[in-house]
Order: sequence, then C-alpha cells, then structure tokens
Amino acid sequence: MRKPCCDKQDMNKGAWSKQEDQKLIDYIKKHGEGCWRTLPQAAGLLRCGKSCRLRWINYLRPDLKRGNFAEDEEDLIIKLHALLGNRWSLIAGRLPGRTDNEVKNYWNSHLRRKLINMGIDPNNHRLSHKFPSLQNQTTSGSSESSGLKLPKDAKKKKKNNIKPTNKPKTGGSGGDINNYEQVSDAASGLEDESSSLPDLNLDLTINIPSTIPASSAYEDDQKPIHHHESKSPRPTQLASCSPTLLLFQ
DNA sequence: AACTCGACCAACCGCGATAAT
DNA sequence: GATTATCGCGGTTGGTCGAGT
Repeated sequence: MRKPCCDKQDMNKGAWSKQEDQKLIDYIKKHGEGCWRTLPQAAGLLRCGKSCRLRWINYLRPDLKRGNFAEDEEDLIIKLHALLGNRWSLIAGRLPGRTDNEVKNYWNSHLRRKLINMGIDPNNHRLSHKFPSLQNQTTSGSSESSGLKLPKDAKKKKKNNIKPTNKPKTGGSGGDINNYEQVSDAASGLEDESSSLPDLNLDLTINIPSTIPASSAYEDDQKPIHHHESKSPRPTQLASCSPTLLLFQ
C-alpha cells in the first residue's frame, strides 16, 4: 500500500501565497527543477513535492503563455484530441507555453461545448445526432449515457430547476461542419487506431501567430525554456500520419 | 442590493509508469 | 525478480468571479 504523499499534518494546502511562490521560484532559479521530494524542505516550503511540482509546471514556469488561446491553438487542440484523446500532456507538448492542465481546462470549458454546439460528439469527433445543438443540453442523463461527462458545475447545482441558458461564450463561429465531418470520421478512425499505434509520430509543428505575446507569469527577462519536449516519453510525429488534419482548416 | 447560477481555473487526488535499491 | 520511492498524468474538486434575476 502506497502511503499518501501529502499526508503530513503540517503541510500547507490550497492556494499558494506570493511568498511561497517566490521561495519556489528562487529555489528553482538557483538549483533547477527536479528532486521534487526534497525540494520543499530545501526551499523552506511547507508543501509536498507534488504540490510544488504542480505549482511550478502549471503556473510559475517562466515560459508559460497564460493568455487566451489563439484560434490556431484551438484548432490544433481539437485536431490533436481527435488523434490522441485525453492525452493532455502530449497535446500540450505541441503547444509551446501551454500546460496540460491549461489545455485540459480549456477543452472542458470551451472546446467541448463548441464541438457540441456544432453537433459534434467531443468524445469521438464524429457528427452526432445526440448533440444536434445546445437545445438538448440539459442535465438529464442522456449526455452521461453517451459518454459525455457533465461539467462539474452541473453536479454542483443543488436545485433541479436548471434553466436552459443556451449562451455559448465561444460564439460558435458558425463552424464548418462539413470539414469537421471529414476529419471526425477519419480522425475517429485514427483514434481507434491510435490506441494500437503507441508510436504514432507526432512531430507536428504550428506557427503560433506573432501576435501572441511571449509574456510569462513573471515578466522578467528569463529566457523561455521549453520543457515540453522532454515531457513526451515517446518521440512522436503527427505529420507522418495526419493528412486528414489538413482537412480541418 | 442581494441572491443565484454558470463558468473558469488552480490545486488536489489517485493511480500507473519508471527508477532505484 | 521483488519491493520501494518518486515522478508524471488524467480526472476531479473547490473557490472565486461575473452575469442575470
């Protein structure tokens, strides 16, 4: 039985204070990343290593972009999700400056809904009659039965009188369903296959628009370091298997 | 102004994979 | 080869904020 990593009573939990952030930043600037187990004590933090690692990777890293997702990025996430499923770290690895957590959150809060609005099942990227439009988006069990998880906010609600709000924030942008259909069919096929193709090469490149500022959470002059590349255990090359992705435009 | 609801996102948790012993 | 420690990932939760009523 593995003992919980953060079971110590005197460990801090919850939101990080600025002082804690600074301690972590200072320590990593001096000693670099790694050895998360011993880092908290060495850095004078009452946090477990896991928590430190998460804080650094998801929030403090100097190369994080931390802004709205560009359309290119949205498209890429959707494409990659069609190919890879919920392998967020792999997807994030193709989006410089984005973290798996960020991509995952963005998918769950924006892109999933966007696809549903377009009548696309976000789980398999196929045109779905189950998601003809938002009008059927209620908290009834139908979405769950189709494998679509309800957003946790739906679970949060204690009252039953849930109003259909139908106000997609993403605007829907019309969307080219035909193209999605082509891709989703092909992509879902790929997805099916991808599980049996663990060595799928995903060396996909993206031209991030120059309008995206390379700003960071801490606007000092630290040089961006791309940790993502090392995150992917298997070097993969998307281009070699993804003619269908081009249809997505 | 107060309350409710929905959305967002940082952080936590549990587990599998991998490295070290 | 078995066991233990650590890392990394994906799913989930909880807090906060803004919009609507």
